[in-house]
Amino acid sequence: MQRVSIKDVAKEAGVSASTVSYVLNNSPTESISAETRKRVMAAVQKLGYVPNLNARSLSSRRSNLIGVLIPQTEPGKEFMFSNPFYGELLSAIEYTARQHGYHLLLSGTQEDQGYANVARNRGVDGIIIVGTYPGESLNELKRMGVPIVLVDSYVTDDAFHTIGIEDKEGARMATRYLIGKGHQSIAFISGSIRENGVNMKRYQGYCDALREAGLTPDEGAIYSGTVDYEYGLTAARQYLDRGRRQTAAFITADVLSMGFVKGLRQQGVCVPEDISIVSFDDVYLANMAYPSLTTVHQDIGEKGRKAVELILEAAQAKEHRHTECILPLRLVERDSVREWRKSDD
Amino acid sequence: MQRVSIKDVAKEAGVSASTVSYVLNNSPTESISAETRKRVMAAVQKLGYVPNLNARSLSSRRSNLIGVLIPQTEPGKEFMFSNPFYGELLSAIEYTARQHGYHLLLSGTQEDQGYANVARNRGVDGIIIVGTYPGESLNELKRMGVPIVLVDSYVTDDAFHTIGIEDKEGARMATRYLIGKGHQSIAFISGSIRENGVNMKRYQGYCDALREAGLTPDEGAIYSGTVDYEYGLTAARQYLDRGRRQTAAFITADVLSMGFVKGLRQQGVCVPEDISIVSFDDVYLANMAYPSLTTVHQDIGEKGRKAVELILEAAQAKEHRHTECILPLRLVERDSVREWRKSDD
DNA sequence: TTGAAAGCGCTAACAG
DNA sequence: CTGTTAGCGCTTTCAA
Repeated sequence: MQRVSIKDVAKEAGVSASTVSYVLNNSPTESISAETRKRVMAAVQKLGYVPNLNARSLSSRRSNLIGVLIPQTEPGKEFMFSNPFYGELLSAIEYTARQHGYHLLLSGTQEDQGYANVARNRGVDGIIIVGTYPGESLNELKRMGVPIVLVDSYVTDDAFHTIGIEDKEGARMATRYLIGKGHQSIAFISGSIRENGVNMKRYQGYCDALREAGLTPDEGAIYSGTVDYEYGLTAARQYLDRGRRQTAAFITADVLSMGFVKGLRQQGVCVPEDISIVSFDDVYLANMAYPSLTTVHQDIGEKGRKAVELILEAAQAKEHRHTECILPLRLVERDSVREWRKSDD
Repeated sequence: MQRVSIKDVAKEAGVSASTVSYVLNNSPTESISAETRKRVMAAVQKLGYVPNLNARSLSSRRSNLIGVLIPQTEPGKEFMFSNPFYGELLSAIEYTARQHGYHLLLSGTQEDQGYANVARNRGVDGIIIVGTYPGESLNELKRMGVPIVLVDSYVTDDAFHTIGIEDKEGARMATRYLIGKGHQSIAFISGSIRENGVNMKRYQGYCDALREAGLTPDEGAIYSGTVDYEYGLTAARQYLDRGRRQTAAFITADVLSMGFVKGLRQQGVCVPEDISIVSFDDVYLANMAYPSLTTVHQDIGEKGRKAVELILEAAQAKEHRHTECILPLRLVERDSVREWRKSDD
C-alpha cells in the first residue's frame, strides 16, 4: 500500500514538503543545509518513501517515460516479435533507458486509434518508433511537441530524429560479394518494398551492384512479401516454381533466410551447394542456423542505445535540432555461400 | 503540445468539468442527458481532447498500467531476450493488455534497487513477473497491495497468483518418449536448477521417468548452466569431453538445444544419428532448426493472455482470492530423435 | 536556507 | 441531471 507521501516525510523530518522536494531533486536553485538534508534523507529511509511519479510528472511536466512503438507485423496478428530483431532492439532500448532512470511504455501498433493518444495520455518525454508508418500517423505525433526518433525509416522530415544504417550500401556490399563469388543471377528476397522503407533502399543497392557488374536486374528474380519465417517458406516454393533460375539470393532479413533455407531443404535443395545466400541483420539466428548465415551485420545494440540517447539529448536541448545517425555495416562470412564457376551450371 | 484540458472541453460544451468527466468515464452513478453527452462529445472531438492519464490515476488511483518484469538473464548483461520465449510471451501480454485498454510498463530486472520502486512509482494496477526471483524482492512487492502474477514460478504464497505449466509432467513425457525409442542413457541439460524454479521440476520429472523404467539417474548425465545459446555450445563441449556417454538428451529449452546441436556438429557429431534430442518450449526456433526439434510444446500465447486476465480479474475482485493456473503440454514430434536399438551401441 | 501557497488535470462525494 | 468543492502527491514561484 502506497501510504507514505511527501507530507509524511516532511512531518517526520520536521520540515516542509517543499524542502523534501528540494532535497530529493537536488534542486539547483535552492540550497539546502547539510543538516536538513540529512534529516530528510533519514526520514525517507525510515518511512520507505518512494515518490509518486504520476504526481511528479503532473506538476513538472516530465514523466521519465519513453514510449516505444513496435510494428505489429500483420494487422490483427498478435505477435510483435516474429522477427527477433525487435527483441534484440527492445532489449537494448530498455537497458539504456533504465540506466538513465527512464522507464518504457511499450505498445504495439494500434490500427484503430493511433499511438498518439497513448503517448499524449501518459505524457511521455519522447517516442521511439521502429519501422515505417503511414505518414498521417506520424503527423499526428509530430504535433505533440516531444522528441521523436524514427528507427529504420527514410521519412525525411526535420521534425523527427532518425537512426538507421547504410541500407543501400549494405545491400550493395552483399550483392557484390555474391558477384565476386562468381554468381551472375541473384535473387532479391525481402519484405514489402515500400516508399521510405528500408527494403526500397536495399533493393536499390542490390540493383546498383548488379549494374556495376554489367548485369541487368530481372523482375523475375524479385520476391517480396512479409518479414517473417513463413514468407521465407513461401519464397522458397515460388523460387522452385519459377524454375530455380538464380544461383544465389540476397535476402534482407535473417528470419526470412531461415524460412527460405528450410523451404528449399524440404524439396531437397541445399544451401550453399545448390544456391548461395547472403542475408541481412545478423541477429543471433544467423549463427544458429544450419548452415550458419553469411550476412550483413548491423549493430542492433548500438541502434537501441543511440535511439535512447537521441531522445535524452533532444529532451535537454532548448531548441529543436534535427539529428540523423547512420550506423555502419559489415559483412560477416559464414557458411551459406559457395564459389560458383561456369562449369557448375 | 498537450494544451487542451478537461476545463477547455467543459467551457466549449458549456458544462462543468465534472460533467465532462462523467461523460468520458460513462460514470455509472451519475446519469447524463443525451443532449449534454452529445455536446460534450462534440467539444472533445473539436478540440482533439485526450485525457491526461497521469492526472486521472492520481485522483482515481487506477493507472491502467501493468508492470512487466522480465529477467535479465545474466546480471550486467543487457540482453533481455537471449531466449525468444520472452519475446513471444511479451507479445501476447502486450496484445492482450492493449485489447483491454491497458498499457505496459516494461522493465528488466534491476539488481540494485529492486522493481518495487518502479512499480510503486508509477502506481501500476498489477504486476506480471516472469521467472524466478529471490524471495526478498517478492516480499517487497507483496506489500504493495496490487495483484501480482508469477509466471513460471513455484513460489507458493497465497499473496501471488501464479500461472505455469505442468513442468514435471512435461519432462516426464519427454524422457519417457526417449526411453520408448530405446534410449537407456539420457542426459539432462538445463539452465540453473534452483529451488522453486521450473528446472527443478523438470529435473524431477526426468528422474521419475527414468526410475519408472528401472533406470538410475546419473550425476554425470546432468548439465546445468544458463538458458542461452552459448551454454548450449558449452554443454556440447562438456558432453564430448565426458566421453559421449548418453545416446539421447532431454534439454529444457529450445535455445539451449540450438546451441547444443551446433556445438556437436562443429565436432562432427550429428543429431539425431549420433544423439537424439527432445527439447522444451516449442518457440518458433524449434521449427526453424535443422534438424527441426522434437519438443514439448507449451502455449506461450495463452500464458501471456492468462497472465493479463488474472491481473484484470484480481483488480476487479473485492477480496484477494489466490488463483493458480496450470497449462497443459504436449509433445511435438519432429526430426531430432531416432530409434535406438541395442545393435547401435 | 526554508516555507506558504498555488496549481498540474482529473475524479468523486455531496449538494441541489 | 449537473455543478461545487475538495483533494490526489508533487513542484515551483515568491516571500520571508
